[in-house]
Amino acid sequence: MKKNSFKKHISVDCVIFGYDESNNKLEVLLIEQKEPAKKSKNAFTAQFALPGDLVNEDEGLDEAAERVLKELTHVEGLHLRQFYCFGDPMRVKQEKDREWLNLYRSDPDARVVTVTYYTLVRKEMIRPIPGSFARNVVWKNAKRIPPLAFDHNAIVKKAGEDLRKHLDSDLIAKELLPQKFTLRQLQNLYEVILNTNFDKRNFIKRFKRDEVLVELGEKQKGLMYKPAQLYGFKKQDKASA
Amino acid sequence: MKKNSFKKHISVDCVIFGYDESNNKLEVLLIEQKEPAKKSKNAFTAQFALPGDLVNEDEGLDEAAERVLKELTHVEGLHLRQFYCFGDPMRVKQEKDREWLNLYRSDPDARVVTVTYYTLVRKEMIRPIPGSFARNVVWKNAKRIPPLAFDHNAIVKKAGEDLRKHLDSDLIAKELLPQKFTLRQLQNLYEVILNTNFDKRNFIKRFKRDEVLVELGEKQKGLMYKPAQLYGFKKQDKASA
DNA sequence: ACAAAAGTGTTTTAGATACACCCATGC
DNA sequence: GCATGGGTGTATCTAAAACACTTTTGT
Repeated sequence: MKKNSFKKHISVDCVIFGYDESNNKLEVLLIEQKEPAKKSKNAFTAQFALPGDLVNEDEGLDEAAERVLKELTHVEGLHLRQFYCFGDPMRVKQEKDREWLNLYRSDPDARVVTVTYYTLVRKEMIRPIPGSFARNVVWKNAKRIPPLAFDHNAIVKKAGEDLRKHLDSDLIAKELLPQKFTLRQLQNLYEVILNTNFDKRNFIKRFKRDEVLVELGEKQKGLMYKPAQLYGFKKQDKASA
Repeated sequence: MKKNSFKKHISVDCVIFGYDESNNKLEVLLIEQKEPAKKSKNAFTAQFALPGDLVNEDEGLDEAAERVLKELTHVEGLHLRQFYCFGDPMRVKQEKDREWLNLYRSDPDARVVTVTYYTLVRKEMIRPIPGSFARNVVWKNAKRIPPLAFDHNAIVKKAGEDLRKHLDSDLIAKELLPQKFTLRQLQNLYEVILNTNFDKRNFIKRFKRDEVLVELGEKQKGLMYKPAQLYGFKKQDKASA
């Protein structure tokens, strides 16, 4: 009875939403699967996939997700949110995924259940570096995700739904704006995530009422139009309902 | 490389909320662990635990949860909702759980990640039957859960939070009322789950506005006070946002 | 006639939405 | 002085909350 048969069966996958402020796009970080060093008989057709990895025997799930994130982005301390566990017995048995499994898994036939997380980052804060499985790292518009390996399209879809559902309550926006930001920046962010447009007067009322913003008394500089007031988030204590 | 090393590592656990209409209590179904047939040296101290089981090699997660539920309650077709995956490497390594693991697990030291589900049933609809691991099956008030095996207390807690969060949107209440019910029954249900009191006029307005109820034109009979109108839920189509 | 729970409407408050003009800056 | 986005207030609508009395039945 092999002790660490564990390691073959549980993985984590991370849906990393990157906010590109300059053109107000929400993107998802994908890796492009690496082809084998020596070419095999069958042409290896690289697919895009979510960053993820098998969970180590002595490693917590959250911990594993953080590790994957850190290896890829060299960013730590981001709020990762577990949102679902995908465990269809067939999820790693599709023909399209055979080759990659044969190349990179010690037991390519093993059933794998994956626990999924999402997080949000400012795109320009990270310079992702392809890890061992990845040839390349790419950002793709969250609205136009290409076909992915395994069941990763379903994972991305569910991550988006969960993100939209929890955006307000989690105040995730903090992670996605610079320390000092304008109201317009805040609004742009919400608009792209929720895929709507708000009236700016109404939009701001919420934040004013909830008293989560602090006016910093500084203004933007060097613009060719009227500079905006800069705001920050109030520090808030942990206490909650 | 043993093929079905899978089976040791993933389990499902079910938090089955039972609604006891007669005294308006919300309870949780627990099993009492079975002691070994022949007494071992160390006294076996039975604990309460959530119903759950290892997931079979060829079995989906939802499917496994349904199996557990069915074996225990002989009820099928209930809406089970996956709400979290618990995977702390130490979650099955506590001393208190050693004995039971030794008795019932082929590999008692294996790390196990558990995928958790909750569901709601009318208590009187089911007559739970202890399965192979269980000596007994008991209902415990959801507000006063005794110490449980493994990390099951944390699981129950999270299930409750998730239930309260999703009660409205999922219209879970359907499962918990008889086909024909009074407005008071509906309100009692919501009150016990959300642990609040509503004004009955305001409470009803929501349902009237959303048009989810149908007045059946029948009344209760044989009461010693004014009989109430009976209602049913409108059938609703799958279409949604 | 009494006990018990059903049934019913209006007022107030708060949050959400709709809407349009002037302002500060760099060029 | 013009182009660009910043900044601001009011009116309306809708949802939520507060609140009390009359009705129907069995005994």
